[in-house]
Amino acid sequence: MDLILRTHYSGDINPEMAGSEILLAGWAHEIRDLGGICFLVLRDRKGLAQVTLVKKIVDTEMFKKVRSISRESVVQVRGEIKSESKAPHGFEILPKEINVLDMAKVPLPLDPTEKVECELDTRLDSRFMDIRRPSVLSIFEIVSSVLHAIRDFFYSQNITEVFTPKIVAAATEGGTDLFPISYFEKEAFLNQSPQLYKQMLMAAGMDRVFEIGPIFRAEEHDTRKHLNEAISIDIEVSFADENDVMAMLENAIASAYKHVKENCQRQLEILNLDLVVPNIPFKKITYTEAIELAKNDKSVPIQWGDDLDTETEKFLGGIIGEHYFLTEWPSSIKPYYTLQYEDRPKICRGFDLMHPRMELASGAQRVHDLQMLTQRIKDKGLEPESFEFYLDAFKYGMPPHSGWGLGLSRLVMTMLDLENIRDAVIFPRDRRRLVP
RNA sequence: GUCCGGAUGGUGUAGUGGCCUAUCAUGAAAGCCUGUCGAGCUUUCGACCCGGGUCCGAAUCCCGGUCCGGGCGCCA
Repeated sequence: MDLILRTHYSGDINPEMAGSEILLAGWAHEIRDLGGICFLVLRDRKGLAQVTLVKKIVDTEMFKKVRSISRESVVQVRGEIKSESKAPHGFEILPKEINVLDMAKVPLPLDPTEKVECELDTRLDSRFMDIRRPSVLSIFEIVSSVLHAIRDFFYSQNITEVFTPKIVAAATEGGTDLFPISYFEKEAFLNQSPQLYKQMLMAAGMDRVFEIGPIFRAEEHDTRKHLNEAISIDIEVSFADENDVMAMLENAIASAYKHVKENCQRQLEILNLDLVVPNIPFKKITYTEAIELAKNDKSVPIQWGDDLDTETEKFLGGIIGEHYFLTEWPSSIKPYYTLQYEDRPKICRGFDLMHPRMELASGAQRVHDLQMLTQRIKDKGLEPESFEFYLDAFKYGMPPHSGWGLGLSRLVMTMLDLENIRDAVIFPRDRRRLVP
């Protein structure tokens, strides 16, 4: 679609286009006034373009106007491309017309040219300005590319995209860590996972579904890898076991890396990253093996049946050094809907996908037998009555099924080696931040 | 939640009892400059989180608060 205010982006221009007249629109990234010559660097989402004004040649009014433009003002430039070895990227724009569409106030809340460092908190307070910084914009363009790749992968596997409700009734999964909201005359909650709804769609015969959407967790955690609102990439597949969906998961991850490497070269360059596509299949390590490994190292002993603490996660990540699956977890620390091994009920067919830095996804072969599921709910100290809408779906023919949920921002964070998950979310929601 | 650390111009920082009329960079304002590309040069502007206390004297020490960062916990 052609837009009236722009014919090209900065990044689309090359010296071979010399002589053609174009229309650029963007922000005044920098204005360098050397006296007899003045450079206006225009920035748009694809890069920078130098607009060169020679005092003797251009209109006096235009020269004066450019010198008075404040940084980050929105400008539109009509001009001719000139091949010029002295200019960045070998070209410059000789302007015929410059319009200031909106003048930016001074001072700026942070420096979009990235010359001066800025703390994350300051950046998040002025996120709109922060995203003008090319490296920050690159991250979010890569997030989009990851989603594109994963959606493509799902569609190639004939998986149907669905949406499930984010506003749910009380006590669906215990209730302690859900955000309560007011819903007309009723109390409601923000859903912490599409889990139960995905499973109900297996009973509906949708066969394989995926959902990419927000999840909400009311835990008061305060770390660099947790948020209270996150985007979860979830799938559920009928007539599949945990190994089938683990294969889908590693393929989804690998295709995301590949797609980013092939389609986001400019962004990766800005971020100074040499992306390495992980090899699949990923290693599989059982929980029991992991505990044995950790026992050799740990100062504080870890016991079979404990959930893995941060120290153990880091230790395992350090010795394994790449993505891996943790399988065969104790049934006691996995949710009620995780299927136990028939011959060894102490362990179950749940798995976690780990990156050396942190957990990225978890999934399982699900319980599809109503009686067993009801018992498991009771065993976990929960009330089957609260799950009636869910359990009903298991009464009239539920196929065996498996699935997983993957944290989008954690995937991006580990892919791009970001220090804080907030760097991978445009407007993050954490224990303290509700604005912007 | 808990432990540790921190809060200084718009932004990022130096300064741990008097040498602070507070450092440096960036920025902003004015001026010089025809090839900058983190341009350069000259002049100027702009800050000690809030409240209480100790002291002749507090950005600096103490107490309380607020906010921020890091570790851990929590994360069916």
